[in-house]
Amino acid sequence: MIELYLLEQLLAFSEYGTLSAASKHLHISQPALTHSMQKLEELMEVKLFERQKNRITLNETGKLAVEYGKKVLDQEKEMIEQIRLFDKSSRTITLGACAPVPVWDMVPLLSQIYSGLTISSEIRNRDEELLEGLEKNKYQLVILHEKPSNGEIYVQAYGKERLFLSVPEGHPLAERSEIYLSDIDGQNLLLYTEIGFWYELCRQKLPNAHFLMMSEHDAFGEVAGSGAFPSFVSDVLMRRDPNNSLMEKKIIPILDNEVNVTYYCVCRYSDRKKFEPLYRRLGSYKI
Amino acid sequence: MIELYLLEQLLAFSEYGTLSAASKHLHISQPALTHSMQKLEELMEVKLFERQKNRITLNETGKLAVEYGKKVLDQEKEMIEQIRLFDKSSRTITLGACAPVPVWDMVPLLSQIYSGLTISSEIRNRDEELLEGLEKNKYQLVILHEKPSNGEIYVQAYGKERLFLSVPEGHPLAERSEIYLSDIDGQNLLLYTEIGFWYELCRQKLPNAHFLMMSEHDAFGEVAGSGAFPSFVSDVLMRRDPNNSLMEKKIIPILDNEVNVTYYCVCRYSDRKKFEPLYRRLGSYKI
DNA sequence: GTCGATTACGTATTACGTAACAATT
DNA sequence: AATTGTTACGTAATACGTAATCGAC
Repeated sequence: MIELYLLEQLLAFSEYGTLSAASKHLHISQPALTHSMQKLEELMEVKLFERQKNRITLNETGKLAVEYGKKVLDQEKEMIEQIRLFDKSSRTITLGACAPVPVWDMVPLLSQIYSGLTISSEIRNRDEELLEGLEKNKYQLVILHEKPSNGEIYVQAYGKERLFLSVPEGHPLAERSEIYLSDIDGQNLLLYTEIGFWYELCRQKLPNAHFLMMSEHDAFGEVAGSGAFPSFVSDVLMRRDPNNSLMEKKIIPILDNEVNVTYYCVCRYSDRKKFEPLYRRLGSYKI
Repeated sequence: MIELYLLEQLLAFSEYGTLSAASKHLHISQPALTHSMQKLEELMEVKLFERQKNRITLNETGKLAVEYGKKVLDQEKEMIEQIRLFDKSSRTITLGACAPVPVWDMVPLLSQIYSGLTISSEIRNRDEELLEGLEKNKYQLVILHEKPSNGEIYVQAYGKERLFLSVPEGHPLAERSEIYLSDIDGQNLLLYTEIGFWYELCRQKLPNAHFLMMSEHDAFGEVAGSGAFPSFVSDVLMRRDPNNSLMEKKIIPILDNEVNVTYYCVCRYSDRKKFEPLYRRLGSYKI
């Protein structure tokens, strides 16, 4: 049997070209590498190197061994990763979401239904990244803003959100009764960080706007920014927090279709039984 | 990094159910296995076992680790096998053939064209097995009796062979001027061993015949068998060896289509340049 | 002189064995 | 009593380091 440390050393030699360079990166001595490569050839029962007096290079067989060695080591890494993920997933539910609002809904709900498990969540900008994470066991559950089609997954729409423009009184835009995003391209706009796909949407529809990024509980941001610049707010936020400072501002409907989103709760098809209690609750859920 | 001997020991435990049984099959002591499994959990940073006082079993994570461990070890075996095959193929050409006649043609031809390389050959009964061996680098060259379609291969027809029945003078069948194989089903028939697909053909078309198997240079066979029983001979054999003992027998054409075969010389498409000299010679070849 | 590879030899890690023990059947 | 797993401790294999040598640039 050929142990993996020998393959790792072979790959290092292949990468750095000489035994001495590879040995430095492996933090072992040069003679140790010489011995390892001799042992590798011995175990393979095959010549892997061409040796000149003070030069050693891979022959064709050696190059093939490097290719296969990469595969084997990759699979070992994959194994460890998957086993750790599986172990973690038996103790935690990791939620990936495209926006903050679904996280605020789901985390308490999950904590309640799966009271023995730890709930962790993160927000990503792109649905594709979330689906990839779902496939690779990084997430057990993801919230998307576009209905996915492919894959062995289980999907359920569970709520909507709509974006509005929030303009300070006295601002030139404050008199508008409705607006297109293109109308405010080029302006200074206040934006929260960690808003997932909304950020992508803003970048796409407002390529020339200047965004003042503000982390959610940034007191400075609230004081310095919110008085002067237009920002965004959603129907869900207003309903939940009706008497906040936003009330002193003008709320202007946005006419672009894209600001009207439906959220989809997605799990792997094989997990559908595990999440059946959740989906049942979501069925009667209205954001 | 998790070394492979740990995975091998995990698989042995999974297979034999207890540490002590596994340790016997691994030819190591029981405490050694205990330590290895503890080390494995340590390296994975994950619990793989449920431990009672004198009982240890895999938990769900452990079962997953077994699955992944199998994959990794299989790939390591595959790596060694492929590297050894590649090394061998740089020094030898291994021919797989469906019948003996093409071997007699090809081996001298290959020796002549590829004079630095060792030529080895073997005969297999089924074309599929030969194609599989070609794909898996077991053979660099195969001779088939049916034109293959699928795969990344390079094919050239190079010769034909036709089978006749050879009947001793005085045998009841000796007066026939032509015959179907079905006419001789149930008879005693003399057959050489190592005749590849011809044997499959006989078994299929003559399910009730009794075959007296005779290895090629079996003097006893020549004496005891050839005088009494019908056997087979081909046009190629008769042309090459016109004045042998077969001349004292009656040669009867067989009317079944299947006794008329064309041989196809096949290599991997990626090897077509290597075998171009061979294919050029085969182009003008007549068996 | 510097750099790279190999050989020789010593050292330190570690995988494994032996012995003893605890718990279950 | 026989079997199974763990702990403690010693041993032996081996991966690695240091020093020395040889060749190439």
